[in-house]
Amino acid sequence: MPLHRYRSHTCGALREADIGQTVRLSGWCHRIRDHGGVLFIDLRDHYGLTQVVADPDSPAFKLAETLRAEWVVRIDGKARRRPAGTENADLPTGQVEIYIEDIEVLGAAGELPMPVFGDQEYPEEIRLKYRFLDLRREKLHSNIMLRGAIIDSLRARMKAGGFFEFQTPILTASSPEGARDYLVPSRVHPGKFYALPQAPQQFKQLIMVAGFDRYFQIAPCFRDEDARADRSPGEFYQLDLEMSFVTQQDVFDAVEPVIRGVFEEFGKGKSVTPNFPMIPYAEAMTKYGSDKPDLRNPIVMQDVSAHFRGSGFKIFANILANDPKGAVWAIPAPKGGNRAFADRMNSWAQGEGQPGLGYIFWREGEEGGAGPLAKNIGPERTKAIADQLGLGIGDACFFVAGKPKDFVRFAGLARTKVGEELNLIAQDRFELCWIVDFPMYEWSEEDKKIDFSHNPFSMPNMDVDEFLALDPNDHEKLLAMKAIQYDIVCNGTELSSGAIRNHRPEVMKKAFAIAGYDESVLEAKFGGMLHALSLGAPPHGGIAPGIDRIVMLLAGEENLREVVLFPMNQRAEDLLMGAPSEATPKQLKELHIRLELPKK
RNA sequence: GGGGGCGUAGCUCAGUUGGUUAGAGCGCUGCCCUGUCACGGCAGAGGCCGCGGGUUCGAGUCCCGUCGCUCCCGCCA
Repeated sequence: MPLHRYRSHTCGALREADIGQTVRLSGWCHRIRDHGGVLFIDLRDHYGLTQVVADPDSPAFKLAETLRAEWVVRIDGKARRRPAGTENADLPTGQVEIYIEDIEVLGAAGELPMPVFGDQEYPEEIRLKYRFLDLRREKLHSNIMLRGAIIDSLRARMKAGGFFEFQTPILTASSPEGARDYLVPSRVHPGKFYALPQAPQQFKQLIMVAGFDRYFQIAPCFRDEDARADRSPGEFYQLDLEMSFVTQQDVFDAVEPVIRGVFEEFGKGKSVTPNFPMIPYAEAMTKYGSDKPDLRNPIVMQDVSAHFRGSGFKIFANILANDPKGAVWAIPAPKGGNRAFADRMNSWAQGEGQPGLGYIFWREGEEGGAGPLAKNIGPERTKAIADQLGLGIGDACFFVAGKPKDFVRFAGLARTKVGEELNLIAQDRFELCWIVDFPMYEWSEEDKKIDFSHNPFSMPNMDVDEFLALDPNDHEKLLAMKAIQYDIVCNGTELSSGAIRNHRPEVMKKAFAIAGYDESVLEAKFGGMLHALSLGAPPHGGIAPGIDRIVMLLAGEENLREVVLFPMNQRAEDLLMGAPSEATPKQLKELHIRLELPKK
């Protein structure tokens, strides 16, 4: 039987049982070792690596000597057993090699801007510009395959849970709240624009109003905001889902097994939280200084204001005396009880723009506590602090003071920093939790008014009649009320955000009125949705886990670019495709657009 | 928009207090090598030290500006 044009086997297929066969392989020259008299090539394709070998007796020897890294070649030859002692136990194909009888160059390669072989790190700019080379490399190649497998698994789990997959529009209308939109000019309607969806939020709610009951989608989302390591510029994917006739607990019961399931399936043996604890937002902020706490870090902060009120440490005592909202929080640092560590943390804090970081540490012979702060408040107060926090000899504690809302972000950073510095963060687990009871509203310092804390689609967690009767000027009550909104957090990364939606038009109008939005604004921006809700809308809710972040955690990566096929750089440019790019005058004319570029 | 880090050979990096002709590894070119799997050995080519200005007898090194990449803050329903 004639051989296939390109291959009889893949580069990962051959085993001892194939010895003696004439085979044909095609792939990339991964690594070439030329010994003069004998020449080895590791031939690589998607499936693996096979060693092919030539010596001067081979008719292809002369050609083999001209091959270079990353050339694509077809190799014909005989599969044979490697000589005793030269097997490679690290390769599945390591028992065999191909003796080359014929070579065809299918695609030559010039000098490479970055090698495919090895695990040397390269700058982002080169990696992104030559993404196709980077993707040949083992790590990235396997990350992308992992991504595909995770998405398959998510999809299968959702279908098994009775969810059905829908597609929603990409060209749609601008959304009233949230991030900056990507706009697409309309040719047919001069001066008007489509927006790319920041999430299929309104569509999935409309799907519920349309009676489909359980929706999901591997949904692309577009937001024109600046990037972070865990926030792709431009676009990202969510496992978007929505359910009708559900309470918060029903959503949790549907989603938690899916998330836990993929973490267990792809977590490479790392432990996964068996039941996600529910942590109220306010508790997360006071204990961990963050609404996305890393629960692998055992440090729990505590309020220790009482021990500093009227104490000899005037800075803290004055804060507490002069500001009714003032507080002192403690960040315990077990086993951190030495001056070098305390000083290092203090300089770190100064580098973060803080005046410093107060500390006490306890060491042998100084049971009363050491450090300037301990001296100022005296041994009794120092002991009381140690007792409250359960600290003793060998431990330390750091303190932040002021208004909690001003220092909480820094306190959370300090908690993380202490955990990292003292190696307290367990690396072998995925710690997941629900954050619940988010505030419905917050005070906008910029606009000097009450505004939605997260999004305007959430149902207030309050009796409807009571909510409708709320006084928009009762700021204290408004700022204290919660929305039925929740997040999933894993190892300090926010994985998803969801809510039971506000499906009652009168509640929606009231919610917007409280935030100072006139009913006409609501009608103009949100009219379609509002009408849908007034023509028989079921109670519904959902959530949208971020797929890129899930894959990032499961791949053990710290940057989303490592799990996205063709990512953009931090300035939202695609260096490979050259996007964004200028439009031609003809295109602009058709779109009725005249450019007014910033002066340079 | 703001702050930190980085920018030296195709790539990864070193480069002392400012002082001769700017170095190493990988890659590339040539030669040698019959069992390697990060093969080995010899020789060679390859530099606007991001760019512009300044200080100096002399700048990769110090100062100012600027550009690029990145991390963070702002921003992110």
